Order: sequence, then structure tokens, then C-alpha cells
Amino acid sequence: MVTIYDIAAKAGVSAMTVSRVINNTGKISDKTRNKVRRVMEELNYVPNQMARSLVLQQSNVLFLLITDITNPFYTTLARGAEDAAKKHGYRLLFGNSDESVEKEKDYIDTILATRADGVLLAPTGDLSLPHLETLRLHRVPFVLLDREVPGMDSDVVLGDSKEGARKLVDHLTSRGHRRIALINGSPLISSARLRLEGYREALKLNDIPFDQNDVLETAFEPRSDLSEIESWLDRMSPPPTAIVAGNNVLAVEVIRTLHARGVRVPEEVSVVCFDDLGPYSEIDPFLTVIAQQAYQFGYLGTQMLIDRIQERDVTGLPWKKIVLPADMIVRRSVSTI
Amino acid sequence: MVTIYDIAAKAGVSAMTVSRVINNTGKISDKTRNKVRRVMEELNYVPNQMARSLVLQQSNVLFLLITDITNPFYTTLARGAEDAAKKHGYRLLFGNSDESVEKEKDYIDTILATRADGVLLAPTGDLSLPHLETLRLHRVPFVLLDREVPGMDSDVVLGDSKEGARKLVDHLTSRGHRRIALINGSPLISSARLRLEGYREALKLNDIPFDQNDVLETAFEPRSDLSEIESWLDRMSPPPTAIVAGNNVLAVEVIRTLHARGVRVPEEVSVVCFDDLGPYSEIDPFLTVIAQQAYQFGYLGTQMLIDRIQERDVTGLPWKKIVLPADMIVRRSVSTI
DNA sequence: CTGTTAGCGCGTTCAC
DNA sequence: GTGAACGCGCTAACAG
Repeated sequence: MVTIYDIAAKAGVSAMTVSRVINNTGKISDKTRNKVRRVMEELNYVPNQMARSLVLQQSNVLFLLITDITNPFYTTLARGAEDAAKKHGYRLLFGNSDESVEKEKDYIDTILATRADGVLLAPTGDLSLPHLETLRLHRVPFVLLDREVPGMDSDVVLGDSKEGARKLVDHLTSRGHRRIALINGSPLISSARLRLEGYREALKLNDIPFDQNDVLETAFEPRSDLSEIESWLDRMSPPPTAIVAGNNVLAVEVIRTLHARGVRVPEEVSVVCFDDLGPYSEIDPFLTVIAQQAYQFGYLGTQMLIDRIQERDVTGLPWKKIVLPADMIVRRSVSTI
Repeated sequence: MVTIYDIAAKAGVSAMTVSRVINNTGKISDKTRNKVRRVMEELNYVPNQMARSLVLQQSNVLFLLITDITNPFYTTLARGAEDAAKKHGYRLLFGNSDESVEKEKDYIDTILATRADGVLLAPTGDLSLPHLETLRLHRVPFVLLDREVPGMDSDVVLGDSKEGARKLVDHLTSRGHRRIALINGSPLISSARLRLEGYREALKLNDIPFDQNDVLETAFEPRSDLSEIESWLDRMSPPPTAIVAGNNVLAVEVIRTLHARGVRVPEEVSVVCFDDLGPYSEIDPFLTVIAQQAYQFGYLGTQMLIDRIQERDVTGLPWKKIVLPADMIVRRSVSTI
């Protein structure tokens, strides 16, 4: 491995001079600078970032931990984070917790061990609290994305989940629907809770009674077994004419289940959801959705994180909370009755 | 920051003993081990991975560089790589080159600077050659995914592109199509070249003359401007009854373009392509595709990479080439004529 | 079983 | 303008 000492020897200077050339610090004569540069090229020198981080006590690395890398909401978010990180000279590393608290813990350990300068985290849910406490204990700045965690103050970027749920329900009632069901993520996830709240409020405003049987609280991530959804559909009576899904994954699974039993969407049951389906939905723009600004989640969150890092004092500034609007895109998955 | 010296002092042992406890090396009495462990917990000690990597001369990090993080083919591939890496105790970091040779170069620099132990690389194309030479020069093991680069031998995981193209064309001819066009990626990308070859061979076997005008060679990644596709569609005469797309992105864009001009798929034009559209296509399984085994690309590639790393001698073993089969899923995007 | 020494590659003093 | 010495946190090699 080529080191600054190899460069120094060959260029007839000290290692310190090489370091200065690399970092453009101090005063160096053009002559030695050029000489050093030439030798660096000749030997294909690449600075060792780890040695550098060790002495500088910072890595210039941000870590983004998402919960489902196959969900276009999160990949688009990742693109936003990537762009913002690059803009400020940070490298961005990704991890995928798969909605698993255990995998999340592993990543938190990795993050601490590798001394990332900051963390962008879509927490798996309220059970992420100990992980956040660990980060806080070690004074690692972090920003929460998409979900809050009760008991831990921090910077956070959220979507307006309650408002989004209200809009979806209102849209359905405006098309004549009164039997509106909700399939949602775990109540241990803040966004799911708010979506339930928005749903209940909107029902109330529309003078529709709330029935707990109309709500299925399950997992946001993809599953192989659809039987839970099946039996939920079975036990609602009278059956709903419309279903609100807490995210795009659930919408797809509900529709698959409906199709499997020969129920047509939207002719027999309407379906709406949070989050768009990615570029591939454009073949046939079908689902009416709350299209959250995924790219902005990542971009703005990263900006906030870098601000926080550069303030040095991790808990110095007041916590900031960005709530992005819930914009509805009306397409063809709702029928008028 | 808590270091092994802090632990050592508080536990009344030397730093070396602490190191041994952490790494489970050498012989240590249960008593001191427990004592050290207790102090580590008490002080919330986390080993500094960078210091460790510096002395061990290895980082236990693999880097996966893909060309389009929003493409489900690559995110699924990433899941496979992640699982394989974890299984062998490696951490996996991701990068996204966006099909840009320049961004790819930036990532190569980062990879070298951070001393990743190995690289999984979906190259942007033949122009990636200098980047691969850089990696080779610095003796960083790498595995190519999905695309080969002429002039550089290496381990590689490919799909059977030629066979896939033949299958798609044969499927179309079996449904009576004779006017079959091809929209493809850049000829600087090996998989695109093979898909063109397979297309030409299949035409020949079916006694269909090849016409260069029926082929559009463009970019695999998403674009905002569809005019190139429009004018291509315009200049083919007679117009094709079927279109083969070199990947899923191109298929979506062709279909969007067709829809925009009021052409129905598959009633008026049939469309088939390489790569599936991800879980969200399941709402309405529509496109007939060559469903490449994306997860296996990542999983097997990572295995190969780790084998190569653990052989120490980067160029010791003969290069391995895995070609994954091209399985067709027939759905509804092809009409019979 | 445990400790001492040295060095991984680099940047920050402080001299010259 | 430039260099020598020291330390970032950790572990391999050798002693004891």
C-alpha cells in the first residue's frame, strides 16, 4: 500500500509536506507542490480515509437506514438523501432494516462502530426507542424520517398522515361511499396511528359510525401469506364498498386478495392508499393515492442532519419538525356509487 | 470517546487484555474476562472499527454499486447481496451511479479511499474499463454484475441475455407476429449487445428480414423526454405489431408513449421486455417478461466475491462466470394475430 | 494467562 | 516554506 511516506521519500520531502499538498493547507512552493503531485500520480496514491478519520475524529459519512429497500417510497427518499449528502461533501451509506427491530439494532451497532457522523433513520416503530437512546448516549446526531418515536425528541421529517387519511376518506364519501374500511400498519408506528386517527375523524365528520371490525392493523411490509387479509375481508358485514390502505404495499396486497376471490376493483370495491407505486405504475396509472414527497423526505432530512452535525452541540438547537403536505392524486381506483 | 484504555484502567488490566476479551482471542481467566465485560457495559464501550481496520488492513466492508436504485431489478439484487454479505459477517454499503460514468468514478474513488475489502459492480458499460483497471491496479477484488466489460477479465454474474431475447421473439412469432421492433440500451453495454444479437438470430430463424430501422438504441435509464421514442415509432413502416424492450424501464416508456398517442397495448401493439416490474406489478400482472433472477445475481455474486477475497491472491483462481437462466413469464401484453 | 512494545496511515502541534 | 515528534484507537508479536 502506497502511503504519504512513500510519496515523501520519492519526492525528497517530508510526509508532512505531502499531507499539506493533499489537503491544500499551509504554504507550499509551487515547485514542491508540483513535484509531490507528480509522484502521487506516478505511484497511484490514494489517501487512506480510515487513517484520516481516526485522527480527524470524523468520517464524513452519513448513514441512511430504511425499512424496506424494495418500496419505491424509500428508494426515492434515498435518492433525495444521496443528492443532499453529495452536495455537502458527505458520503452516504445505506442499510435496510426490513421492518425488523433486530436488524435495526445490528445496524445501530455498525453505525456506532464505524463512527458515522450522523444517521438518517426511518425507525421500525416505537420499539426503536432504545436504539435512539443508544445513539443519543453516544452523541451521534440523527434525524427521524417518516415516523416519530414517543419518548424521544429529535429532528424529524414527517408526512401529514392525519390530513392524508382525511382526504382519502373525504374523496370516498364524495363518491358516495359509506362503508369504508381501513387496512393499516402496526399501531406501534406513529404514521399508522395518525392515519387511523384521520380516518376516524373523517368518518365522524361524515356522520359514519366507526366500527373496530372495519380496521385491520397488520404489518406495512410485504408478506407471502394473505390469509390474514382474507379473513378480515370475510368478517366485515356488510362488506365495505371502499378500502383505505395505510401504505402502497398494503394496497397491492388487498387488491391481490380481492382479485384472487374474483372481486373487481373499483367496480365492486374501491381502493385508495398512501404512497405512490413508483415509475412502473405509469404503464397504467390506476391507484388513487396520497403521493408523499419521498425525495423531499430524504433531501430535507439530510440537510437538517448536516446542520445539526455542523452545530457540533448535538442538542444545542431546538428540535425541528418538518411536516410535508399530503397531496392526493385522483386516478381510477374509486367508483362512484 | 471511550477507548480500550479507559476500560483497561477502570478494570485494572492492560489494554491488550481488553482487546483479547473483545476479540475472544488468547486465553483469559473467567474472572478478568467478566470484570472487563462489566466495565465495558458500564462505560457503554463500542470498539472503533476504523482503528481496527487500520491495523488489520481490512475493513469487512463490501461495496455494491448499482446503476439505478429506483429499478426493482437492482433493489432486489441488493437484497440478495445484503443477505449473502451478512451471512459471512461482512457489512454491505451501497452506491448508485445512475448510469453515469462520472458518478461511477466518484464511487470508485470513495471505495479506494475507504479501503473496502471488495466490490460488487454493475458497470455503466464498456466505458467503465478504466475504473476496473483502477480497482485491479489497487488489488481490490471485484465481481461484475449483469454486464461484462470487454478487455477486463473478472468474476461475473450474467443473465442469459441472448437466449432471453430469442425466447421473447419466438413467443411473438408463435402468436403470429412478423413485424417485431426492438428498443434497447446503449450498444456500449454488453447485455444490450447480446439482446440485439439474440433478437437478430431469432428473426433469422423465423425467416424474418432484419431492418436496422426497427431497432432503437437508446439509454436504459428513465428519461423525461419521450420524443426520441416517438420519432422512432413514426419512422418505422410498416409499423411493428410487436416491440421487444431491452429492459423494464424501456418497456414502461414505450407503453407510455403508445398510450399517449392512443395506441392500445396489446390490442394494437404487443410489448414484451427483460426484467419484471417489482411487487407492484402484481396489482395487475400485465407484461410478458423475461424475469431475471435478480436476488440470485446479488446473492451469488457476493458469494463469489467473498471467495475471491478469502483466497487472498486476487488473481489466483481462474475467473468464474455464472450465467443465470432467462425464464419467461407469459402474461397479457401480447395479442395473437 | 497477562503485559510491553511497536506500528497501521495520517494530521496537528511546534519548532526551524 | 518545511520537518520532527506525537497521538488518534487498536492489535500482532514477543516477553514474561
